[in-house]
Amino acid sequence: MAHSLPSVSNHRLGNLDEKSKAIIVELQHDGRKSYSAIGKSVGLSEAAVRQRVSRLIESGVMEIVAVTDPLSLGFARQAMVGVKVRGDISKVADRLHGYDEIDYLVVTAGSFDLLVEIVCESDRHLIEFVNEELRSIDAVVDTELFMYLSLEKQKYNWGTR
Amino acid sequence: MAHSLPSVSNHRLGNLDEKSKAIIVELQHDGRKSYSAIGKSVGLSEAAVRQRVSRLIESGVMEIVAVTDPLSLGFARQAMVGVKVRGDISKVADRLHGYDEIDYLVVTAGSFDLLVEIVCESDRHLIEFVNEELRSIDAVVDTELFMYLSLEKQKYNWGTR
DNA sequence: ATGAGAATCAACTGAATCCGCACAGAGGAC
DNA sequence: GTCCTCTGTGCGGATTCAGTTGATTCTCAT
Repeated sequence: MAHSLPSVSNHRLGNLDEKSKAIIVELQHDGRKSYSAIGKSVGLSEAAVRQRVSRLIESGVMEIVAVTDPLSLGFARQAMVGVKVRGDISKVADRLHGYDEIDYLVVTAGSFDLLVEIVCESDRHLIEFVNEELRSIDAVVDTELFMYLSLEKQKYNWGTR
Repeated sequence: MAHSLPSVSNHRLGNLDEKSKAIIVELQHDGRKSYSAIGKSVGLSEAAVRQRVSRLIESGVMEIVAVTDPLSLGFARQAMVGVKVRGDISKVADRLHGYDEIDYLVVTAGSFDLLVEIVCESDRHLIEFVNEELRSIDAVVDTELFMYLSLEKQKYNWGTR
């Protein structure tokens, strides 16, 4: 499962004051908390909270969604794939964007150029995807598969600094 | 009308029938969508949707939260750490649960035993954490660091199967 | 300093939503 | 058959949402 929002190049950012951060912290714990309840605890009116939340979502700072357990939804297999690329990494990343099986994609420094998290219905589905989609890309020199055995921890309420 | 359908259409996977899956799909796109709006689109009353959502959250199938961009909140560095362990992997996993810096922790099969995603405020913070916390654990034989350069893709609305 | 313009907030109101509860029907166990 | 549980529905009243308005603050160039 994905871990954080893509760092959109935030043109107008750094403008997160304490109030907005406090609002975010509340919503990191309960995404359906009412605006007025948030307002009371951070010291703003309901309308002000609503406006700020709307702006935070609009600008890509946060997103309020249902995060689900893949197993419960019928996705039996998950894995991380380390990918080594020859040439332009961004081109490969762009190409991988389109795949439904990929829910998390990050460019890294280290012995892999890309880390790709995939969600599949079955072993067959997973193996087929890795072999026929990932490894068939010319620029992909090597891949290494890390099958998930147990998802131990996953949190979104990392607060603010 | 809720059930009564003859056979295959009420296909159950685990505990989730088609109605609950439809509810989940809606909330994967907008975690604050109103119960009555969801009810209209999936064919249930508002109260029934409310009850199901409550049950889904209670049972750990999903969670409705604000997912945030770490950069906007002052976390400048993210990385994945591959960890090789000697002995009981679960013990190490349990120990790692407590760290605030770790937002994602999974047991894997492959050349790493654990994959650990960490979120830090700075390079110093990150390096200190890896050296003094992760690598200082006896059972940790080896670690490999993959610094994040660019978070390319991140999705939560993978639907259901 | 001062004024224009933008941004943000509080207050207000009707409409929509949430929430708790009582009741009904289906299915299972005995 | 009865009893029990689970789930859905309907219906109130309380709460919240959404949109507008006017006041206040902030910025910045004059």
